[in-house]
Amino acid sequence: MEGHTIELRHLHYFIAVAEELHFGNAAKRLNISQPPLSQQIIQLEKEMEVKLFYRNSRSVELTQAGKHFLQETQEILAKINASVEETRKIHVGEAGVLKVAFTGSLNANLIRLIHLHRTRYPDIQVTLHPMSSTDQQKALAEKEIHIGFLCLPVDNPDLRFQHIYSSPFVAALPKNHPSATASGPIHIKELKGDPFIMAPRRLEPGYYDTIISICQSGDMSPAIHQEAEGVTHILSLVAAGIGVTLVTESAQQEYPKKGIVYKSLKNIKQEMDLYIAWNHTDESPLTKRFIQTMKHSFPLQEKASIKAISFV
Amino acid sequence: MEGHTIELRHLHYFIAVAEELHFGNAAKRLNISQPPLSQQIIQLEKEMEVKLFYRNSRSVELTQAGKHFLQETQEILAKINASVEETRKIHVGEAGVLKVAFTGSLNANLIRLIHLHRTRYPDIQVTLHPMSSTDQQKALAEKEIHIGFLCLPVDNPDLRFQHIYSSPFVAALPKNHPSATASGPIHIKELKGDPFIMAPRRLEPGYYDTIISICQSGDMSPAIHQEAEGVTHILSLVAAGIGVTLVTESAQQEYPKKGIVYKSLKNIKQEMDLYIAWNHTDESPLTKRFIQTMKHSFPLQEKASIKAISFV
DNA sequence: TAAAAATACTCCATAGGTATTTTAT
DNA sequence: ATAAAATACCTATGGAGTATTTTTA
Repeated sequence: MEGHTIELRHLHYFIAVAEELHFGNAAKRLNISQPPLSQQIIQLEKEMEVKLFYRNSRSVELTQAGKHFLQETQEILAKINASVEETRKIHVGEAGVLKVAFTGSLNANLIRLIHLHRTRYPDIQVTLHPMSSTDQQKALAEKEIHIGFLCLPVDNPDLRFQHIYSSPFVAALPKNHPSATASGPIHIKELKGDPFIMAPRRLEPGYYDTIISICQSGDMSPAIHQEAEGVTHILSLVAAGIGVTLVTESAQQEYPKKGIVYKSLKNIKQEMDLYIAWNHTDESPLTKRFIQTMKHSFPLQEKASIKAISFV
Repeated sequence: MEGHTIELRHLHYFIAVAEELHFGNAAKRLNISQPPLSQQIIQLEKEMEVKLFYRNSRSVELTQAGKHFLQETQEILAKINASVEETRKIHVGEAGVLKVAFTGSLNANLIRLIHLHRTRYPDIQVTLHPMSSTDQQKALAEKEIHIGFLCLPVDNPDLRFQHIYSSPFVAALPKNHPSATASGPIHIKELKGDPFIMAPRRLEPGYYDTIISICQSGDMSPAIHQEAEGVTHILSLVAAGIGVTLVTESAQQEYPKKGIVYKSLKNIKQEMDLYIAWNHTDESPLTKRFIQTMKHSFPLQEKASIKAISFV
């Protein structure tokens, strides 16, 4: 049972007296009268069992203990102010850790958006979490992340989406593949019979189904030979000559692997649509502020121009 | 005008609720009833303009801001407790900086006493200040130092003294002095005509006058040629062959200089009396505690045994 | 419907005000 | 003699208690 009847009032009053070394002046500064100030100081000294001032009717002086305590209380009050301020910033979403998930291709648009956000809110730390679209959907639902960057479809009534950009596909081939030496775009049919390396459908259904659809529009169905999680791993398998895959165009810049040749595809209209996703029941001001930044940023950028910026 | 109506009470209450996540249990822990606790938390949130808890009639949960504030408030309360504790220690003299002055010869007795004190009070830091007896007297009077270690006479009604030990004198001669090669003690008369190097009389009257008295008892009067402040400087001049001097026996151990030969003196009864001094109007508990340690230490050690210990 | 927080009110402890005394220079 | 802190006493704000209502899982 710690008899803590010391209050911040006592500390404020103590500092005033210690700095003024005059009860009358200190009282004036505190907008109270002198007697209650004397009372509170006496009470503080009694509570602490420490003599803080040498005082008589002519002079007020700090004891050694008082000098030390002045130093300490000034630090304490400063810390309290700073703590309240920081807490308030977190409350209004101007500070904290914003968790952003992404499917693996961290494209220029998202990076630009995050940079913009960090410029607006320097006290917000952004952490990036590579995660499949399906896992993002779960994480968003459970509010383990604030923002996702994923491929539809994702079925969850709480989630909201903002289309960021559409990316054409390119084929990723091992450098010794017959089509790898072709100049210019290739036809999807040229991959007939090649083992396809893909992410499991349960993790990236939109991505998976779009690739199937592309193959079908070329009158072929891909031979799924190997499933791997994450673009990096998929492309490593391609580089090792295990098979081929289709990836979004930005992979050319993002993963310029040695053993891989990227080839555009002839007569393919399907593109991969990428969305920013959030949980609209997420009350976190970090989420809300990011959505604000996004909405502020994207209405100005038409879909066409986004592409242009993204794939120069 | 910072509207600081936040009180430590609020922080204590907040911590209780944040740790229990249950207003009823927190109230029990605080020995108050639930309604005022709710009131105080609402008041705190209003004052801070921050929502600290998500709460309804079924569950209480910390917001992100609340989590941060919990961390901070725990640190703040810990700091306050530590500050009060340290301040109390300073008040009772169990912590702080004890300033001890000494004339230049830091003999074994004083060192042992300081060690004893530091063992008893590990939180007291001791600083040592070389200073002449006269300067110590002034510094003690003005309470700039707590403890002096000096030679009498010192004329100040506020000062009190405790005799620590008496030391015989020895002659300090340059190694090329005629008497330096003598085996055994020499006679003071042998220094007749040699320039004496001494501290100014105004700084060390007791020391000065005792040396004069020693010379007179050998029917000679010293030729004061050079005045220097501090034993180190005096002995440097001796080593340089500028002259001779008399010092307390302990200098042999403390300043075993290359160019100097120490010689005992025949038929000299005068000794140098060394005293611990303090200002009895000094209310500092640091001073009082040191006097305690000293009184605890010295009644047990007779004058003779002190000498024996000191000059083995 | 039941557990728990919020609200309504009442009370009294105490922070703060006014008047006065004490104290030290 | 006087400036300033301490003491005495009074007032009233608001913290805490009891009883009750509201809320949501």
